Amino acid sequence: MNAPEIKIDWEKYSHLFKEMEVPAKTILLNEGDVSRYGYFIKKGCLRLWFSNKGKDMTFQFFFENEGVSSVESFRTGEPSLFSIESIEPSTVLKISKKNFESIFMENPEYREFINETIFRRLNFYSKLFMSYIKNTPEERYKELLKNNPEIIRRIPQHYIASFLGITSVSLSRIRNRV
Amino acid sequence: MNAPEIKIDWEKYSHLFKEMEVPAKTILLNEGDVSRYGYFIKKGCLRLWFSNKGKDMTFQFFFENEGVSSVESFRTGEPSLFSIESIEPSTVLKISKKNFESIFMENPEYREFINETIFRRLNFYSKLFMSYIKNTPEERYKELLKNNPEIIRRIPQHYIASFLGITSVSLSRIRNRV
DNA sequence: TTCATTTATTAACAATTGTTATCGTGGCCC
DNA sequence: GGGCCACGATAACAATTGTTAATAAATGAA
Repeated sequence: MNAPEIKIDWEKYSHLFKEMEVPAKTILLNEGDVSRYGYFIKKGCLRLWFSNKGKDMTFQFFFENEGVSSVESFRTGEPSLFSIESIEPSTVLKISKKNFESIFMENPEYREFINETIFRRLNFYSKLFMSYIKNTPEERYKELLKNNPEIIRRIPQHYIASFLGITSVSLSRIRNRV
Repeated sequence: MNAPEIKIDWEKYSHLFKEMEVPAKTILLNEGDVSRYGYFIKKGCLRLWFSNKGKDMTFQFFFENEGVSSVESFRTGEPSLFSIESIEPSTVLKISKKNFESIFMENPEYREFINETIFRRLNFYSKLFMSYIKNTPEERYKELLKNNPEIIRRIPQHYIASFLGITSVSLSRIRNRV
């Protein structure tokens, strides 16, 4: 999560980003569509989710100062496996794929920054996976409480439940006995 | 999993790899140690696992023609979060970090190959995570049967059980009712 | 404010999994 | 071959989770 941070002067490219105000529950990218934009959260929070047997499955949350995209779709041009949606009313900076790529054409150290980001995300998911096979839902909830209290504080419980791989009923019971 | 494959002529660098014969159940990297070597499987299979409350938690399997390392440890020099161990008697090609890096110094397109690999692995873990929150253990087992029959065929069941996030007793019951 | 919708809690019952222990088989090393 | 150990199946019981439904509280829009 905390690799040697590469400092990037995004200000220099602020003209390539477009600021957007989005209400709560606004879809920024639809599951099945091709991702053509990347987002940076100035204020608010977003979630990644996909539909499974008619149910919302949320599998990641993003807050202020984080970049969000459907990495694979943005990169390969294939349909996204999930949707990107705002939870709170949010302010995001939007950048087109073309402009995004132009930054890296000009500037190799920005490319290195992306590699860093990908490594960190790989690390994030592999640790998440490891925590799933070693911990019970209750233990994962306690882990969240300890390491990501912001998620508990700002995110509706039924989203957290699916992130933990359980039903909202079960999460409610867990909270009751913790 | 199947992005546009970059062709790499590893033969050219075969002198930097050292061939090793390893018996079954041989540790190639110990959890907590710093990874100084990368491995390529010529024959056999390996697993990644970590210890949790005295129990073996296996979270990935590798077979012929796959590269294996503790990515994060190899990259950052921090202790590995898991062990690398052979399951079957195996033949592996071993390369030191120094030699590995020298290939990329000489050759930028090899670096691109690594980025590809990291992207694919990110994709692998994120899909795995998604399958965990959307499927029951039984569904995940059926998915394995369908998409990775080799795992079912070659890997001892108690390793598969922990990979599925359940006990070997529960896996035995699932197999009984499928 | 009012009303509809979303969100969270609780209950009851079914289904699944965890835990512990026992047993049988097969492989492997001496 | 003999003996040890790894592996898998099964049983019994406890604990947890899923499912469905009803209810209450909070939120948001008109």
